[in-house]
Amino acid sequence: MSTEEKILEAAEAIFIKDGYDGARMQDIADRAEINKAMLHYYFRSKDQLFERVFNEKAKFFFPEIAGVFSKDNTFIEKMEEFVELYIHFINQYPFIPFFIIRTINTSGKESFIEKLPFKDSLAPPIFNSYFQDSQKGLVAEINPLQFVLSVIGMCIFPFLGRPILQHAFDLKPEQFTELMELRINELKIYIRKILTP
Amino acid sequence: MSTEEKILEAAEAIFIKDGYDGARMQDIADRAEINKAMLHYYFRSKDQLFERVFNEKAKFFFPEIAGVFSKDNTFIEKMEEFVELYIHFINQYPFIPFFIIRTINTSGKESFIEKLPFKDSLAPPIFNSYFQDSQKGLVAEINPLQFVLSVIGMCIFPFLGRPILQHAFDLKPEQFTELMELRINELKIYIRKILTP
DNA sequence: GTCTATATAAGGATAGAC
DNA sequence: GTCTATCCTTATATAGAC
Repeated sequence: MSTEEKILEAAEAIFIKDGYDGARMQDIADRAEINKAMLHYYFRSKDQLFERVFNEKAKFFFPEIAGVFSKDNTFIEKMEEFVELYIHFINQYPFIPFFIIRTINTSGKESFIEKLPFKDSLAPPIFNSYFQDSQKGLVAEINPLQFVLSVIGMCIFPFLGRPILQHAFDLKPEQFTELMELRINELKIYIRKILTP
Repeated sequence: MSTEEKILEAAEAIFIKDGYDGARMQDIADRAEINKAMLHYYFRSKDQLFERVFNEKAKFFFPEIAGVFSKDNTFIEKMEEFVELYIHFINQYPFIPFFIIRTINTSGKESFIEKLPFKDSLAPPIFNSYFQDSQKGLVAEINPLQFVLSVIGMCIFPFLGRPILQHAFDLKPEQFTELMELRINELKIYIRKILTP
C-alpha cells in the first residue's frame, strides 16, 4: 500500500471516530504509521486532506441518490428507496452529516455549499417526480419541499443525537446500528401514510 | 444594566450568530463594551459562560415541553403542540440545537448528557401517553421511539441545513423564517396521517 | 520521500497594577 | 471591579537535514 493510500485510510478512520474538529493530524499520522510532516507533504492541509476523503465518498454517493430519482417508478417508491440508501450510507460514514452541517454553517465556506449537488442535480428530478405523480393522482397533496426536508431529518437525526439515545436507553453500539436498521422499515411506513392519497 | 447582564446579553447574541465554536471571547467582550479579562472575572471560562446562557433558556424551555405532555389530551394533540412549541423555540434560539449536538458528540462531556432531562423527565410521560392512547385505540400502532426521533428530526433539520436551503431556493432570512412558520402546519398534517389509526 | 525540530497563529486564560 | 499586558496550550504548518 502506498503512503498516500495509508494516509487516506487512516484519515477516514479518524474522521469517522472523531469528526472533523476532533480529528488531530497527529492521530492520523500515528495511525498511518508515518509522521505528521508527511501529511502536509502529501495533502498540504487538514482541509484538503478531508476534502479528498469526503470527495471519495461523495463521488459515488450522490450519483447513487440521483440514480434512485431517475428510475421509472413512483415517487413513493423512490422515497422509500432513498431512505434505505441514505440510512445505510450514514451508518457507514456517520462523520459525513456532521462535517456537512459544520461546514455549511461556517462563514467563508460558501463555495462548499455551491459545490454540493443538491440545488442543480438532486432537487429538480425529485420535485419533478413528485409533480408528475401528483397530476396522475398517485400521491397525496403535500408540500414536496417540506416533505423532503422531513425525510432527510428523520433519517439523520438519530445519528446526531446518538449519545443521548444510547444513554437514555442503555444501547450498545451494535444495538444502535440495529435500531437504525429497523428504522428503515418504520420510516417507509410513515412515508406511505403521508403520501398515500 | 449591570456588567454581568451586559455580558450575558452580548454572549447570547454572539452564540446565536456564531455558534459555540465560532464565538470568540473577544467578540463577546467587544459587544458588551467591556474587556476580555472581565469575562473571565465574571464567568471564569467560555464553557461556564455558555452554560449560564444555555441554562437560562433550558430552565424555561424543558418545563414547557414537559407541560405539553402532562396535559389531559390525546397523544396526537400533544405531538402537534410539541411541534409548534419546538419550532418556535428553535426559531428564537437557533444556536441551541447546534450546541447540544456539538457537545454531546464531544468526548469528555458525558456529564452534560446526563444533565439533559430527556431520559428522566421527558421520555417517560411521552411514552406513557402513547401507550395509554394505544390501548384505547386512539392512535395507530407505530414504534413510539422511532416516531419521536422522527418528529424531532423533522423539526430540527431545516435549521441545520439552512444555508443549503437558502442557497438552493434563494431565500432571504425572513423567507426562511416564514417557511418554518408554515412548516408547523405541514408537520401537524404528517403527524395526523401517521398516527391516525 | 522521510524524518526532526521549530515556526506560526489562534484563542482562552491569568497576573498584577490601579 | 476594571484595565493592559502577557502567558499557555493546542494544532496546523513548514524548514531543512538526510
